[in-house]
Amino acid sequence: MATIKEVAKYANVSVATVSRVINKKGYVQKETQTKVEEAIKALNYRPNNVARSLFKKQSKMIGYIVPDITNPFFPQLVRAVEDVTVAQGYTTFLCNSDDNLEKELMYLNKMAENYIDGVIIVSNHMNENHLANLQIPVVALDRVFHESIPSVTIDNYREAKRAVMHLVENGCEKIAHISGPENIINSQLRKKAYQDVMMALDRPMYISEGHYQMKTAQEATFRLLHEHKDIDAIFTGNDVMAVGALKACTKLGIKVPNELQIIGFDGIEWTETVSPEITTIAQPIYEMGKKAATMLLNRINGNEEGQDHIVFPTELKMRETTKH
Amino acid sequence: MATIKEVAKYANVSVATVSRVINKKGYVQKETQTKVEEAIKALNYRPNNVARSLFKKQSKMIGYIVPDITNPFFPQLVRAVEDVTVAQGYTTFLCNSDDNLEKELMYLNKMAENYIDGVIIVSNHMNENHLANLQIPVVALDRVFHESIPSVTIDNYREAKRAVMHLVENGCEKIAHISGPENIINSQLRKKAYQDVMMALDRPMYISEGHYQMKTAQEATFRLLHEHKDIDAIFTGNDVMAVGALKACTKLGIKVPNELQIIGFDGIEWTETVSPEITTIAQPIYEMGKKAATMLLNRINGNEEGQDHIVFPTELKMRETTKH
DNA sequence: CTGTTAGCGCTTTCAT
DNA sequence: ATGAAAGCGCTAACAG
Repeated sequence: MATIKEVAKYANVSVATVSRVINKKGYVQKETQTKVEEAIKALNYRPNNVARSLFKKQSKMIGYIVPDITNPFFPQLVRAVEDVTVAQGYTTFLCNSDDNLEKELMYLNKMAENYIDGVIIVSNHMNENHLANLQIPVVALDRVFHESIPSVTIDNYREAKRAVMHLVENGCEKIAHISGPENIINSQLRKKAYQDVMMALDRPMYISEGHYQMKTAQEATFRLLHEHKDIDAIFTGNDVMAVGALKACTKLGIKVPNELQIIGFDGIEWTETVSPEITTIAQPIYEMGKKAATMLLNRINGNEEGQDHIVFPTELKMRETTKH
Repeated sequence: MATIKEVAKYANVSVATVSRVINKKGYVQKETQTKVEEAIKALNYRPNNVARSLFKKQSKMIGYIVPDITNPFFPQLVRAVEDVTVAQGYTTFLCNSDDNLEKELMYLNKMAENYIDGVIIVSNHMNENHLANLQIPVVALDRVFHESIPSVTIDNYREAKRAVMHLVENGCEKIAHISGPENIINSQLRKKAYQDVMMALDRPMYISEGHYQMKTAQEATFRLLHEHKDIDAIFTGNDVMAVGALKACTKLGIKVPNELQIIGFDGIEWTETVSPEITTIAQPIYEMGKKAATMLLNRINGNEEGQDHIVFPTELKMRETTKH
């Protein structure tokens, strides 16, 4: 790799001049510019971003921490973020936290050590204290950390209510819920929405924990249907579990949606790969990622309009596991 | 962020000494070491990796280029790579190329500019010439670029033959193939395997292009079954398309596997989310990622045992879309 | 318009 | 065992 010095020597100018032409900053005569450009080409020179970062204390890189890249919810988010940041000359850095606070903190440190310009975080454990020492702009995705940290979310409670109400309006009488992990706030909100609706309508509740996973949800469904054969609808805390519930029904020979209706939550692609396709509350995943990235870039560039807490609307995708 | 200088001043030693203790390199008295450690703690100091990279010309970061992170094949790979590299103190850098050579090259450049220590590439377009100027160690995943570039792959041709033979052994007579894109070598190999087996057995061929996508494969299946009602088996070029084929059958009311058998290729999770679960040729995705990462790390550390071309065996996962 | 120079934060000889 | 100093490649005053 050629350095700026070598280019300067080759073009018979100073390094400052070379710097000026590569950054298109400051005056430089047409003629010398051409000379420099030729030198750059001849030497196949590319500016070294490490040296640049060291000086500028910023790297043109943005980080991205997610709990589990194998969760089909995330790739789309990642994609969205990449699409907007790359367009502005940033490179993204993806990290997997295993939903583990220590790893999240470790990565945050690594990022700080590398002058990462900003970071988007999806985390179930982080709060504002963890971010306090950090100098880096952050935006929270999928969950609110604290008033002071901008976020992009949906209203889990309200939208979950909508899911349950869809079942109610479809005439379901015995509605069950497969819930997500206890320690994940969004999963709790969705559960609470179910409980509140059932309570208000004076309906019986049937809840079983499915850990946000397909297999576990399948087992939870078996248990539920074994104990209560008259259950005629299931609201699952996410789409992955809806797939599990559907599989359970298929295995038990229960006709969906005629004998039992299912509605999921999230809007991931899995809902469209299975038959029947799963009705779900779809988050505008791509849009949310885009918005988060835009807000982050705004904060990085000092525009304070990156301070908000954006709550996106969802869309009820009526598909084949519920009647219309 | 505190710097090494501040730590030195605080501890009343030189920066050299501080450097020695943070790197555990060179002699330093127990006593001074303690002093320095206390200073580090007091100032909450973390070494700046950018400065370090600039000097060492390496960053402890490794890059990862994939065509499309939303393809369910990749997250697992990413995970595997992360698992081994993080354990060795590396941070990984994920990039999405959109299966587009220009973007791949752009990222490669960015990586070089950041003193990335090595890169794992999954690409359908890259060849050794693109990598020639690059000083960075590379390992190719999923495809062989060139003899000189270490790779981790499977034998697409042989394993695809195995898939087709499974159908033949199951008594299928009219076997169709939904093929992947023309310009992807692996997809061509899988198609050729199908053709060669059919040729050898003197069977008729039914081929339709499914572009590696679910929707397209579904349509391809409709076309195929419309024209040839007696098709009793389909081998698809990947699992995503197997899901599409299965959906088509479900919609047409064709019983799988009784009236028609399906076998996919890859071993992604989707094959287990649908009902019936799809029989497939499973690549040891996680293992392949791990191996690639290990080879890369070896090359980075100058161990020449990172030079090989590893071909992994696959596993025929007999599930519910074929008879046993 | 162009060149000289200090310094970003760190590591590593080379002295002592 | 420790410190002084050069330098990694770049940018941005500051001179001229």
